[in-house]
Amino acid sequence: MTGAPPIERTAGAPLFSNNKLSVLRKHPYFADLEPEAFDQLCRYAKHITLKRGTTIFSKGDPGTSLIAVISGTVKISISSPDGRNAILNLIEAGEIFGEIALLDGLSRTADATANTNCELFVIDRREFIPFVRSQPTLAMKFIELLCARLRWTSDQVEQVILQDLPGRLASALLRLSDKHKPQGRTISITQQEISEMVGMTRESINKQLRAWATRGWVRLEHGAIVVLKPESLQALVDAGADDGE
Amino acid sequence: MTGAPPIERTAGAPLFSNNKLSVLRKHPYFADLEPEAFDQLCRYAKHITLKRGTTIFSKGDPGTSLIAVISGTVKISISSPDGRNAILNLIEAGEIFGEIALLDGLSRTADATANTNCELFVIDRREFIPFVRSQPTLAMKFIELLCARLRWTSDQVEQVILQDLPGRLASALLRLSDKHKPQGRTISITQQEISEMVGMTRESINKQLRAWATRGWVRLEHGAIVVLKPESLQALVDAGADDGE
DNA sequence: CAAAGCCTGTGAAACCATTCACATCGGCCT
DNA sequence: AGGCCGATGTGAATGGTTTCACAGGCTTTG
Repeated sequence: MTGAPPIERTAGAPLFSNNKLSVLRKHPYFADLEPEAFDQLCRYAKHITLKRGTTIFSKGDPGTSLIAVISGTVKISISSPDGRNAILNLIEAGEIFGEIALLDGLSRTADATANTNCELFVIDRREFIPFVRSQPTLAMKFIELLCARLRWTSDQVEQVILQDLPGRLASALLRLSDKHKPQGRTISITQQEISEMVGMTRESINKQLRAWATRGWVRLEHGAIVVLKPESLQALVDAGADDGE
Repeated sequence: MTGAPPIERTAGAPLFSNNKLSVLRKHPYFADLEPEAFDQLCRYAKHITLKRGTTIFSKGDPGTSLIAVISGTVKISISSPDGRNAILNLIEAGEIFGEIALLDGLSRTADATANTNCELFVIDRREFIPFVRSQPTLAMKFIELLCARLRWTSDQVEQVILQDLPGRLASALLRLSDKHKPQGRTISITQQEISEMVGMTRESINKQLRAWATRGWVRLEHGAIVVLKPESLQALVDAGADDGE
């Protein structure tokens, strides 16, 4: 091993247009990476486009690649034998996913499907691992990424185990509206999807949302929710079990 | 595993007795680390002993250290404002914890308390980070560790969201008995503790365990549970919601 | 060795989320 | 426009968990 990866893609071949790369470049994980390292990273990538609903990988698959989202969103979910399924995360443009199986070489821990039409970069494990080894900065980046994921996931466990329905729903809404901050406080998501993120039925979610809507905390639109009083929701989360009545 | 690992302690400062170090040395995370690297790692460590019930750190603390358990077990948990609390993990001798806050420099994500009397090594962040940067092998080890943690935590989310009480309890028992494999299939844990790991009340847990006991799947002892038919429990988990009746 | 204190074992009632069964409302496609 | 389909809005019945209230058991400790 050791030494620079012997991939000679060099000469000419600008694989992707710069504006597409820039989406990734802007992301915190890559922003302060040296230009050559980033450049080399891109050489390992394949560019693909998918239609909404396409399966990217399934839980248990060998999983030998890291995937970056250029446009669209990807749904990370799991499902139980009896048909119930749960959404663990929604990956947006500029983010990456699939890093666990890439890094430890084991099987995928969840399903990934295109939640909208989307463009992806796919980076293969074979050439990638030696590259990470040779780039301490990149390795540290991945350590940070994994820590962030761990915090996100721990948070989820915490919410699910010790909050009741209103609490869980409130914190899900807050996390989502944080992510979409640039678009104002409008969250584009169906109630069905939220219910799967929170682990409760659509009906229950609907009733709770409706209760908050009459109280003026949120406004409900088609396939979207507008958070009007994040403070109230936050207070509810902090207070523990209590529906804020 | 009889013979003591031949640790070459190059002249000067033998910080800790070899038999204590060997507990760590045997653990997968350190087993194939170069002797000098491991040695240097130990120089950063402080050795402390704690009595059962002592708080090691609390959620939200600055968190600038990595901790290795030499003997005893440490409980990683969180609690909600209304008094409920949940056990996320039990760390045993030879394992390490607190790596998230160490690696990303942010606050602790949970509480840690001594679940029994225990001995710990504490490694400080200040000297540690540059060391990790300079040791690609160690960095890769941490990446593996983080991936393993992520898998563990994702599993927990999965169980909690899409399994019912019997399913959750069954998979908790299986995970625990896996960990304690050397001790046979006896799990030393109170029903109160399991209930907090699984996120349900002690009473419900007790009733389910008792039902399985009459069926011969487990045997209940004082402060311990013996898994007699792991296959049956596993089948129940795989089958999804269903109490195995 | 006796009291105190944590663990275990159980039953009845209260509660909350699910399930099921519809009705309505928007978009989107032809 | 007409029609379909996915998303939303509700109500009643069902069922699983929690709560509450105790009773033994085993261990530890003064």
